Amino acid sequence: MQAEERQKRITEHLQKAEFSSLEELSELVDASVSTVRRDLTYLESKGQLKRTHGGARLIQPKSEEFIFSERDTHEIDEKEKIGKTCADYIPGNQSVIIDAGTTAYHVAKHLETKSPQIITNSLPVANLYASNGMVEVILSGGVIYPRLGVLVGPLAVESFSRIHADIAIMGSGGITEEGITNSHNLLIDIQKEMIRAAQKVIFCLDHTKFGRKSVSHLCELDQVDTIITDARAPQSSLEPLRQRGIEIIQTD
Amino acid sequence: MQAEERQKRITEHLQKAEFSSLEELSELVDASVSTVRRDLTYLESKGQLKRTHGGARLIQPKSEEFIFSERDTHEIDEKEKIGKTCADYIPGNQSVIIDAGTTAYHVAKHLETKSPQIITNSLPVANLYASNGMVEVILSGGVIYPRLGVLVGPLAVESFSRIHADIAIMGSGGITEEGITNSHNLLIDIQKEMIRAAQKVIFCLDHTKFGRKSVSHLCELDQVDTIITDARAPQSSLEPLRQRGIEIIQTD
DNA sequence: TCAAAAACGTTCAAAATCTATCAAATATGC
DNA sequence: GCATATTTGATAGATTTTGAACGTTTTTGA
Repeated sequence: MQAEERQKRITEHLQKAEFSSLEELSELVDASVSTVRRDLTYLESKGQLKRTHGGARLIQPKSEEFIFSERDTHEIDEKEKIGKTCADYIPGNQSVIIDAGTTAYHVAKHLETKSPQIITNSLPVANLYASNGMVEVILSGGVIYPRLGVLVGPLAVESFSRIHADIAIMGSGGITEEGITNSHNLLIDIQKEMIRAAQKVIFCLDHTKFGRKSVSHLCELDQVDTIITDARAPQSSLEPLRQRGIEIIQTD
Repeated sequence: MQAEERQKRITEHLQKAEFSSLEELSELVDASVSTVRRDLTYLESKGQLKRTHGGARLIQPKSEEFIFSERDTHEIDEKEKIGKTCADYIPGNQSVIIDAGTTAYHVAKHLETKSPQIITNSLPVANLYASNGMVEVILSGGVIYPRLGVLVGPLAVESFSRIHADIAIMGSGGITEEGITNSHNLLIDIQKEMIRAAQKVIFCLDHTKFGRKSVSHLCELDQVDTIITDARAPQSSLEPLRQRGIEIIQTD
């Protein structure tokens, strides 16, 4: 059997089985475990699957769970600080749109004392205050995007198209002088409506986001009122933003 | 079995069981308790679950976090059985509206294998499958009714007014020959839309609901296709319903 | 309150798996 | 056809994972 055919069979088998051992795959493609090992290493480098001890695992294309667990574990201190700073900055008794994503989630965590009205499409944010009673939460409708707990689709877009709010707290994948970008196309339509609906737009961006471009364009810089970031954000990136009239707040 | 597969099975099992002992898990994944212990320690560090003495539980005991109502915490066994029976009764690949409330929640718990499309205004139900990927969940919008985790208000009503579904799985406070009644006025408008939207209407009612009248009128009996109840339901109440052409299914 | 029982964390050796390497087998180019 | 390059399967030593043992801590029930 050709190498390519072997690899094709392996990925196909994983699509069905989700997990598989070296033994099993070796038998399936009628090759030695050494060969299968090599195939798996190669396929992993191409992002087709994830090697595990003793075998391999399927990576679902939807498994963008990194936003809420993996990526979250990196800059967690910074995000926590940004969340606190942003929450402190927000006046009481406002209606606040909270974007889906880790950064905005950390803001939501600190909002309780401001007795806001929260409007969101994030299931984790909704769960934060679902049994609280002190904070009124409006959840947009939509289809649940698996593993992220974000509500997406036309129902979500429409929910935001019909409301107004004092503040929108947003996150994104990157910011350059050409505007703000984000990675998930599904989210962009919703985020655009959020920005439209809010009187004041606040972006929470940790220092890794500056100068970075993500897949899709979300909005121009003149739609942004305030950016909240951490101390490690490069001044060279911040200064041009200030000159455009954007308020910049840095954590200490 | 691979380590990751084991861990996935453990978390999946906990999603359903909410709590599980080491013994039980060890048997489930066919590994020693030592290994399961290690898995649990790891999964706890990732925030997937909470270790307890003797086992582990869900980090958010999803049904317990929301206090549905006091009387609902009784009859748990019956509701569990009704949930299983109802889930078994439903064909695969249907679009299913799930009412808010404990009884319908128990049905939702058993629906995974039917790969349904779930449409609901219940946050606990949404959380059940939020990280699943196998089950598509559409959540209506709305204001979160505190402590119940139910989405209510015009946004919720409107969400259901614009959709259609194969089946609606409903619960209520009481049923008499004069119709079905429920206690929460806020819910009734939504439930009416649910019933309208569905081709087939199934009510899950434990035996305490028969002959009982709640505050507000929800619907007439001729709008009901099927009733699923437990073995203790009084035959004297069931017979008139059968004569009206309603299908009655009892658990054993 | 106290003692028995259950469960916990730690440690350790065995088993399984990994990486690196190398010779044989196969394919490729001239 | 022959020399060379690539792929394959096997082996050896390092690494990781596993299951069991043991002393300690927590829970249970009288």
